[in-house]
Amino acid sequence: MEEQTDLLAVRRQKLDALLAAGVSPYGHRYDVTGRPGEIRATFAEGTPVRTAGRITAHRNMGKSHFLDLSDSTGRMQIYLHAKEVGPEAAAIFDCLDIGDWIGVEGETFTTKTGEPSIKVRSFAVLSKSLRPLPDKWHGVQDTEIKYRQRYLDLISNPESRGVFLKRVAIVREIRRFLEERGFIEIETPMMQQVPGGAAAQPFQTHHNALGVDLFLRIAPELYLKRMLVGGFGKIFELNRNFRNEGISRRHNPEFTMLEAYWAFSDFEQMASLVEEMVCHLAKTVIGSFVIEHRNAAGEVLKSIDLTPPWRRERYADLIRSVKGDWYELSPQERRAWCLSKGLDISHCIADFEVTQHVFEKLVEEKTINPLFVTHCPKELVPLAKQNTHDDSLVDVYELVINGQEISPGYSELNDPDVQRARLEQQSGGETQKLDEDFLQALEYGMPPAGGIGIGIDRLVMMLTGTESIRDVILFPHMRPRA
RNA sequence: GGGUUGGUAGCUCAAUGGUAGAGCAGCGCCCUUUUAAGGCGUUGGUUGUGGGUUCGAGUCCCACCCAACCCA
Repeated sequence: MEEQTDLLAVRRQKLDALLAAGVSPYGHRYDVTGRPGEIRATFAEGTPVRTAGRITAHRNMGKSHFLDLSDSTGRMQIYLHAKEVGPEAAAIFDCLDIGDWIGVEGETFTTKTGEPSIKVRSFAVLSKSLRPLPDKWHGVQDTEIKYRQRYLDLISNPESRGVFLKRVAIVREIRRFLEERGFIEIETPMMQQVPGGAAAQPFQTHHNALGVDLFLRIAPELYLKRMLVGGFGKIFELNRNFRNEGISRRHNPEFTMLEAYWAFSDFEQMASLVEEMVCHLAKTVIGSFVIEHRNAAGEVLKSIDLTPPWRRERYADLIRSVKGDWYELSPQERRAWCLSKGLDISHCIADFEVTQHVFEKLVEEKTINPLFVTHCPKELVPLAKQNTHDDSLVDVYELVINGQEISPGYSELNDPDVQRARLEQQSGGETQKLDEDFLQALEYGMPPAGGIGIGIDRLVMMLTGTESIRDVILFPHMRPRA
């Protein structure tokens, strides 16, 4: 072969050489007895096998070659020798590169270094790769490449692959957990005429045939409550929401949310359900109640202990644990105390916002192990049901883990008149439309119910020890490349 | 939106204002059980983009683009 140094041109030359030899560089169906990681996991000496994978390593010993075939299941070493495959096949082999997909047929054996391997008798070129892969040892480190070209991250970084496989398992186990308890999964509109159920900026789109503007949903809540009205008493939806807001370490414009509703239940029973569910996930997917978050050097930064039972504390008690006489202080004294502690409360207008800021900075951000915060002031959660004993409080919990809100739970408001008043108050007299269809549904009667929401991305972050939402979303949104 | 840090070979990273380098990958040669295989040799660069300062800029200055982190 003519000496050629351009990486892409070299591969093009090999492609042409394959074609000249009458070999299709882009193959067809190749039946296998197992995928690389499966064959390695169920390895049995002296078995005929067929498998296929991407060449991710090549150790050339002269006439014998060791290659790693890899895919999402893992890797399997193959051993290839001219004596075994014949001279014609050996010539074709010379046209292969790291990155190519091949299928192999042969027999399993163990090398003298103890590596489970396949002695190749024949192989097929399944797809010629025309671009070089990232560094075999360091993988992809550049965050921009990791996120924009996730496939390269998945090929070369096993730990990244592991996070996404865990995400798959978490979602599957959530569905299994809820279905075993009689909840059914339903699908409600993602395009809504009135985006409700949360306070957030929606994405807008347009339906041409109807000539109406539509919004991508910011929450499925109001449709799920219509289902409660319709008599579906144990339901959940696990799917995407869209919020037209900033992008950060914890925010992606589209994110996955679980909402579940349980007729005749309340927030306390929902808290127990969530506790049981997250413990189930930790046990089955992670294999431990203790989750360790490590830095790049592998040092344990913090560990989260999910061992039940989880703490349940009233909001006011948590505030008192920070400042015992907080509720005896005047608003001016509270502000002065915050300033003395270095808290920036310039954006807090109402007094309850000052208290909430204290909660966020001095309770929530410092809470690593699970904590259900209950009996929150009603100003914080205007759409929840008021407590029967104290109408300044609402019957909700906020689950805090790893310094963040992971899940809110409600005793859902089912009084249509109160709901209307709250929504009107929330819209602040603006021209924002109320979801009249939803309010009408409530007038037909919605059973009392408990409801929960769980941000799946943040849950996966917590369970996998990752610190950025981009590490648990396969294709996070990025600014267009220049 | 503000601040900090970064962008150099396909990848991972070096380089006091003074000749742009290494490892891996690639290419050539040797090697019949290697595994970050090894040995010898070798190719590869518009240093994110555009200006400026300077005898001389990857390095200093300005603007812009992209990213990460912190703040709002």
